[in-house]
Amino acid sequence: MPQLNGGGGDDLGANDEMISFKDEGEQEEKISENLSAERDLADVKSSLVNESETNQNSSSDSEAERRPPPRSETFRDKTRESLEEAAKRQDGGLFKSPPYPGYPFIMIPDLTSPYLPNGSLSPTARTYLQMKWPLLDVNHGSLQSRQALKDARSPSPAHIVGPFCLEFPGQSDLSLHQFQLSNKVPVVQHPHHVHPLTPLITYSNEHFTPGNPPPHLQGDVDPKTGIPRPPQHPDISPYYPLSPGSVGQLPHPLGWLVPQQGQPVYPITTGGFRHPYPTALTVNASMQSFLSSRFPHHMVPPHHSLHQTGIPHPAIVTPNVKQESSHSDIGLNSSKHQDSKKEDEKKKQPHIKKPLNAFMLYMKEMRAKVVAECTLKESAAINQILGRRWHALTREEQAKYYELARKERQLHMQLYPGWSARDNYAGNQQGKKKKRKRDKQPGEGNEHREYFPNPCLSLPPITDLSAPKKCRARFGLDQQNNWCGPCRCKYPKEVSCLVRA
DNA sequence: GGGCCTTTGAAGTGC
DNA sequence: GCACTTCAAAGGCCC
Repeated sequence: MPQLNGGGGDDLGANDEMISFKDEGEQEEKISENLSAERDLADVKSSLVNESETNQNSSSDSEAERRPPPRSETFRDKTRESLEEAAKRQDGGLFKSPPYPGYPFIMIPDLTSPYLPNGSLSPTARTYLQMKWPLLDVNHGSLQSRQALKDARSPSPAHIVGPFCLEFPGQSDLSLHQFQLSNKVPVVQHPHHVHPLTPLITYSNEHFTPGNPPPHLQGDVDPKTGIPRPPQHPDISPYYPLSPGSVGQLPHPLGWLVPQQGQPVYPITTGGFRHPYPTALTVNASMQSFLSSRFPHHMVPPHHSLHQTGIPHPAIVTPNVKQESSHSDIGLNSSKHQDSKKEDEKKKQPHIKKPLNAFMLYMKEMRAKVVAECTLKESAAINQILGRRWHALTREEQAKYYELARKERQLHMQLYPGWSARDNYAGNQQGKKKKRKRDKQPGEGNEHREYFPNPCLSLPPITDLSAPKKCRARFGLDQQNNWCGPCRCKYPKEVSCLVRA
């Protein structure tokens, strides 16, 4: 990972397993030890983000809050100071948002069991949660919530992580903020709708706006269409932004542990589940045992990794559509009939996607925000912005995503013990074309980073013609004047490139 | 319809 | 062990 801190970034990336959240004090000590280096890193990082972006982001409180503390008298830092002040003013001092608003989820050191046999939170988990969330009423959320959980008419998601309730003073109607391990699930939930002690964890900040009432309190309106949503089935959580037609739009892998409330959670491809799932998809013994011991039987997903509703883990993409073509191919080509059963079964295996890495999780979370801020739609450009913002994150902020990614990988490993990233390689997948190898040239890759200090709007023209980049994706054909020379030359229509080249 | 683009990180591959 | 490759997500664009 091309971190700019001279090795620190690699620590986060490759050695994220080393990150320990069991003792935050210790971590903070390390942080303070590395403060100077951190500042340098932040300085270098911030150099990647230009002032105009900072200015633009002044409209975004969360973005401002996420910035590392100011350390110099630069214009940018002054801007950040004012942004932070503005942010403080906005919350009125009553609500102190999480250190990283984009990460309002709770990370449990031991995912498998934050509880003691008696049902209370383990000291470790309690301490951890208390440290992580000073306002978190851990005790309140332990036994009581578990008891309440039994009384809840409809089980709620994220039981896996245990019941946690956050109480935010001064927000009576939002007294219970529940978090869910899904980045598309509203976080703020009304206690009248879901049991107040129902645990929900999320790593999305899109719905976590402490100062605003939850969307459903403003009327159940589809944020995209603006059209009021039809009332959902009482057994289905109204907080899942799902209409019956949008089944399967909640992608978080842990969400499969949500057997009832969020029934239509994961992508159900056309064709349903015609094919049996491979053994690799079975929940291993420990996981099954854990689930069985933690949750009522009906909530524990069956061994084939589909819970009762038949909703698979989001990492599973049943290759039904592709299989159809494969099958037709088989029908057309009798030679394929001679393939061994093994290969046939291989084809039938659903596509288990790789667990998302830290940056992917960050992208998923922040994409919408960037799209809204920058009014961009093209993912290539958005990803560039997100890449820069990722680098602008503090080490601590990044660490949160690394930790989440680690949890994802852990869960993925437990869900699919036999799975390997190799399985998804094009060479191992029949009928899937191997991606064309990108002929990356030396020096190609981040060249434009220096030339596009503003990741959102009014991107300056390329000044370095030696940077061979794909500008088409960024600017489009109608803005070829912003293309770099080499990119222009790839499109001979643009005569000027010949001159410039 | 499918590949490309773009980003970072994890994991696999080859030497 | 290192360098390189592939794949995760996303959606517009292009052939």
